Amino acid sequence: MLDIKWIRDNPAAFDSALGSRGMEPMSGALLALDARRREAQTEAQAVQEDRNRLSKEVGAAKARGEDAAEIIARVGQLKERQGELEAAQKAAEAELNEVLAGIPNIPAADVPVGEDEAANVELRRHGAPPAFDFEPKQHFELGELLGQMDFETAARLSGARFVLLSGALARLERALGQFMLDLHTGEHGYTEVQPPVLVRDDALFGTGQLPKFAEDLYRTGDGYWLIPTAEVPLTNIVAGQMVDEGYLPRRYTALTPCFRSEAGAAGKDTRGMLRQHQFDKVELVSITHPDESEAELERKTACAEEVLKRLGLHYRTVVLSTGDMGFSATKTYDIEVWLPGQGTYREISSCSNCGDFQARRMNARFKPAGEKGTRFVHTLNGSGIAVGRALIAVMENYQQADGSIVVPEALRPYMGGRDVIGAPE
RNA sequence: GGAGGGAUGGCAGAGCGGUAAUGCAGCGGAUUGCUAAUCCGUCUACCCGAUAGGGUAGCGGGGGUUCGAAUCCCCCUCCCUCCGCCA
Repeated sequence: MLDIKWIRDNPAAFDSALGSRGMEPMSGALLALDARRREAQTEAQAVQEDRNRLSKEVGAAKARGEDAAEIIARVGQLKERQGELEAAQKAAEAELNEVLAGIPNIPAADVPVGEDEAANVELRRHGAPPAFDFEPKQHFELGELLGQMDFETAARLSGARFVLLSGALARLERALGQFMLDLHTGEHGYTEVQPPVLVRDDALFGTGQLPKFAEDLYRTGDGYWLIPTAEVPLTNIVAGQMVDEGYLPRRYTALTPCFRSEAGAAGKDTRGMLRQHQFDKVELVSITHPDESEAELERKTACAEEVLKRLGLHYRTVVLSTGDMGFSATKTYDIEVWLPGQGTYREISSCSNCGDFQARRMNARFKPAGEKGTRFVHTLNGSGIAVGRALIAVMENYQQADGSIVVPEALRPYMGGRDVIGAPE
């Protein structure tokens, strides 16, 4: 949620930020609404002031044994007027909040301006694509060859966009998750969390999925939502809290299933397990002091990249353009891993600084030392990393001519020492 | 699912129709060789105001009664305890 006071003071910057996201200017309409709200409020408060004063006079008059009927009549008139003003104020405020809740965050000044992903800017690459002396296969070909990646059975159980892994591949998925959690908790200072994966409306409003993106989510019959990412429960840990400044930054990680309806992705990436309704992801969330969020984004991205480095995977890191960024972000880095079977880079992690946008929505604040009042914390999230996609990347990059898959060294301790999948036992 | 209890400022905790006690913590200031102690101030949000300052609201949320509601009434949400069911 944006700060209406900021919009009041910076209408031009606000409109140009909207423009960079491909939206029409809105400051005029918003400020008119804001003015309407404040006028009604100011007047209602003046009436209330009179009313309070008169009510005290009633008490005083009665204490002296005098008749207060006349004063009481005057209060009655004021009350009616106040009711009208308050109704006007509430209506304007509700409308203002509704509009504000649907406006995306302001991109940071150093984010490249552009319409879509074509304007994203590559920042760096790590490693190089592996060389093959045969035609590398895609992950689903490899998986089906191994007999351990079964889309048919999954479809029978659940329909399209589900998969059933078994045997060594199932274990590889588990190994990847454990490896990532151990890295982030053991070396990167994150606290491991096992959060609920069913949440209430408020939590999804806080991180920005609601009210605008309800169609991307699954909902249970009794009104819970399935999380599309652990960003939701992890960030909402501080919702409504006054956090201790000395306790910032707070860093949380969790390995959870994520559920997405993929409503807007009909026909996209239908083969294989690149885009599923359910997938595992290790999430990295940070709650920081406002002065530290920029540096924290760099740190977090490095934590995610470290996973790929240890797995020996080639990747590139890009900064998303204004037109490609998510709703709540001020700045986002995507990490794209090389998939030799597809011969292309695919997103495997997305790290964002949301500034105070989410904190405002969930009212997460701290009291700065030596300052009056309170401030909103900053929140960041990032995948560290998507486990299903990491599985794909390992399979395609570590495949051999016979269809077997070499287990990256970092994962072998988690695979019972095993070094190849598909080779004779 | 059944039966009770509860929700008040950062925390603890009173108030149960006359307009938010008190304690602790934090922060600011005063005082004092140092430390400590003591004293004073300090809740939050919003509105008006160039500043100084002034005002309004907030006792889980929303309605209602009343001149006046944290206190009374109605609806809702959440938390806790016990029973039942259950991984």
